[in-house]
Amino acid sequence: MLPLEKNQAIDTLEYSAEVLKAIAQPTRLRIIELLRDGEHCVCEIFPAIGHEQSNTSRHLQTMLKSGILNQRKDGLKIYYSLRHPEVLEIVQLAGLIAAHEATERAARFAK
Amino acid sequence: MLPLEKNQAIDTLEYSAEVLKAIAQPTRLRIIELLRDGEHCVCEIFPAIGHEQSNTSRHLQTMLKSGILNQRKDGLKIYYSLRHPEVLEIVQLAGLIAAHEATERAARFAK
DNA sequence: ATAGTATATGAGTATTTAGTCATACACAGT
DNA sequence: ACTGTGTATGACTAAATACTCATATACTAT
Repeated sequence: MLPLEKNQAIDTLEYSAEVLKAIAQPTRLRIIELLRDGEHCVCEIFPAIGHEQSNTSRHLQTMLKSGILNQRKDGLKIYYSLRHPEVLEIVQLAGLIAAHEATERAARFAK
Repeated sequence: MLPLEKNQAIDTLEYSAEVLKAIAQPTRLRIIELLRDGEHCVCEIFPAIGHEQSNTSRHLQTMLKSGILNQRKDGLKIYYSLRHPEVLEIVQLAGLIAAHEATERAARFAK
């Protein structure tokens, strides 16, 4: 998210869209799932999700700027954690919809 | 969402991301809000949101393909409606996060 | 100071996205 | 058949996205 000074007129709609966009990506969903059990540093995350360190760092920055992550520096390492439990609820709801659609399509395919 | 035949191996993660991406856009959020009170045709939606008919139609197609909308044809008009109540829950949760972030930033700015 | 480790970021690329304008398509009424 | 209305879509553009490689930055330990 951009600095406040440049975006004082940004409305809740745009803000909500930015938050959702920060979640709506497979790699970032994987990271969110990883963070479900608490904070992790980049060095733990990027091997776990099978992406480059730089790519992982960028995704974390995206989520950090959107406001859905916290950052904690400890020496060399930087630990990220989920800032809002609502994010997990959103992921869960999206999973419900996805599962429902998947079974519907499977049924349609079987006909 | 792409036709099933070409995507049998698509996993829930990708599916969830697609659903969330279909929601995570300001214009589409406006449309979703409009559909909160029931089905509307394109001819009602595009003047309400202040976008072109073609643009509105494209957004509706995006959401339809992702599986979050229903479509009902009635003569010339095509009515769209929300297919999953969970979509409204997701929008509400995103709004909570956005509101929280907005007040945090306002406070930080006031310091 | 030097070397090593963890993270962020500049620069580049390929793809996707949101939008526009013009046009095609589908259905209704005459 | 013709006209009009509602919707979808082809073609295009500008901007954003996800990714890579290389490099810079920040901190630690020796």
